[in-house]
Amino acid sequence: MAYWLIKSEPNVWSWDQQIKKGATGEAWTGVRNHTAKQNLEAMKKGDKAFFYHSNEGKEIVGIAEVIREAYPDASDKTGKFVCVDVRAKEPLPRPVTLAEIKEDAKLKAMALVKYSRLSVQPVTAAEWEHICKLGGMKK
DNA sequence: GCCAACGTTGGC
DNA sequence: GCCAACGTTGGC
Repeated sequence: MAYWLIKSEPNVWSWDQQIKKGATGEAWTGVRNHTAKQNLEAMKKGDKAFFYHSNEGKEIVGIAEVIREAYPDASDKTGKFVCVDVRAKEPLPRPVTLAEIKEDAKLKAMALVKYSRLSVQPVTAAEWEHICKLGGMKK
């Protein structure tokens, strides 16, 4: 089981929209960056990912689950990039903001802080658990 | 194959 | 709206 963080601008694709998709999930398309692409390809069915709102909010709002592994992104005409399907798993009782992450000694080394432009990034197990705790998750 | 110019992302 | 970071493009 691996952990990830996926970013979306809420005015393009928000957590609320993701929730409405329910168990069917939604294709996570639009990645046009090779580092992010490699991360997408490394995702396995059942992996969990934090859902982060960039620009507006700048906070982790929920937990998504990978339900389909990497396949060609239909929205990419060049055929080079891939997407995965994700579904909303559960919202965080309390969103964890970027400001909090930056202030937290355990989290300030996160890719989210260091490589702010990367839209799909790995999260370590320690980071995952800590953010869950901050977000008010029971476990 | 190097590197400058340019475009995009995203925080502030 | 500005700017820093970084990826991509194109001339040589």
